[in-house]
Amino acid sequence: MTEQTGVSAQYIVERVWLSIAERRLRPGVQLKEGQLAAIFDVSRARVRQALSALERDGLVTIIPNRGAFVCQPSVEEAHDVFFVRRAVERCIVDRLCKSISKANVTRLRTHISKERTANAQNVTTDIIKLSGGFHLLLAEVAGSDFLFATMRDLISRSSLITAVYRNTNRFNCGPDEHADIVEAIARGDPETATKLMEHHLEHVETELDLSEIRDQPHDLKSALA
Amino acid sequence: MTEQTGVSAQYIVERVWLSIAERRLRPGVQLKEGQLAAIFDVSRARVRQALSALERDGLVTIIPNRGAFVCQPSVEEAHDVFFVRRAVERCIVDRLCKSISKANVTRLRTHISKERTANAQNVTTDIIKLSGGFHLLLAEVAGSDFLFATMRDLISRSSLITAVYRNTNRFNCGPDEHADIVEAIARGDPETATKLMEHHLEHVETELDLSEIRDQPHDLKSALA
DNA sequence: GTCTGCATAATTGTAGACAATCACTACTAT
DNA sequence: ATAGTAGTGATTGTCTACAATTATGCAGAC
Repeated sequence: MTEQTGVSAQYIVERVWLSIAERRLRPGVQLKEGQLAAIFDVSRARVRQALSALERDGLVTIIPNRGAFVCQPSVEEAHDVFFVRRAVERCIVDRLCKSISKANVTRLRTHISKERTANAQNVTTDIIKLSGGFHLLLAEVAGSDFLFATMRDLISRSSLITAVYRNTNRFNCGPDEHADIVEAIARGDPETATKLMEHHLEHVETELDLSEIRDQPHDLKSALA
Repeated sequence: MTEQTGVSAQYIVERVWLSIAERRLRPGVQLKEGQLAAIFDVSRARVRQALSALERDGLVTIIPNRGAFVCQPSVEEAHDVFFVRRAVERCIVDRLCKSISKANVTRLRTHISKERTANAQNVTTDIIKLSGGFHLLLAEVAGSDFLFATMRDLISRSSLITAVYRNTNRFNCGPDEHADIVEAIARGDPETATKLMEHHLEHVETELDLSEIRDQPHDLKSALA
């Protein structure tokens, strides 16, 4: 080996994902292979793997012979992502009400306490990761790897949509509504739980400003810092 | 360029996909890069792209430093795929009942007539493609690219599950049940339409033999012929 | 006879070099 | 002045060679 490889493709994916979620990378920005390879000190081949994975997650669009660009999800797509989320997560919650172990209820409650801590301390990175992580955790305790992977995909796209369209600085996917859902699940109340989940997702969606798109490309290096 | 490239990565993906759906490639079979490169007369790099795409679609599993293998979806995963399909497709049908254009109704009816033709002539390849294609078409007329991509993923996994677990030689996702759903949509009857779709998916799922797994690796070249 | 260790063969992973394509600029002709 | 065009630089796409890892077969000891 001529030189020690810098980082894994997965690391690059997470780093870019976070930069997009935190709005340091704006939609439309081109992610040039050579640039990323230099920043992370890896070969272009590995950057290509990472970009391919990011495309799969719906965070970047790869145009042949042009390059990879941070996605600009349309308003229609944004609505459809939440459409699918409502459909799937309502069923997940319903299933959990009928069969959830005490250990898993504890896991959910523990997660929410972490969310509260992050919100209290106002650590943006943690807030973003944990608020999405709650929905992921629901999928994890509800079913197989497939359900988890499906939700992972949906959450990833939701993050991008939130980054593009949210108009406040606060993240609206807060721990309070999550807590209510968990308690409804804990006492096995599917009607309330599914209704709460639907309201929660509608709430998140309606707080977005789905009318304008703002995009001004800026410096890549500083955004990934 | 030293030599004319043989085929695109997409072509390899479709070819392998069909081989899996037609049960010529059984779960557990290793798809060696060199072997595929020789069969399709392309470089290993392109084979790698195809295998990566197949992994994304849930048809093969890539184990680092080991290789790519045709997936053996677990019974639990099989149930969860249909769980998500029920959740999503019910909502799609519901949405279509409330807003579908006459042109799209015609497209659906045309598709069903194609299905009937394929069934009458008993062309296995067409039957497989068209029966999945119906559900894809529903997603296409219902929403954005995202909805279509989501259903594409689900159909792809369903094909693998059907290939692994179906115990009859006939494909149970037949045109008759599809036709009933379309007619319910055409007259704007969400109650009937959603119920028919749920029954249809339950029907497909219950006809599978979700108790045993059969897998005996065999020759790769002949399976792709 | 079975298990262990080693050498060999086969397969996957990675990087770098080269080819093809695209964007941009400057120049020319109308 | 403007539209079209050739040239140049930059970026992506692909292939091939090499490194690392894993599987396989064989010899030897218990």
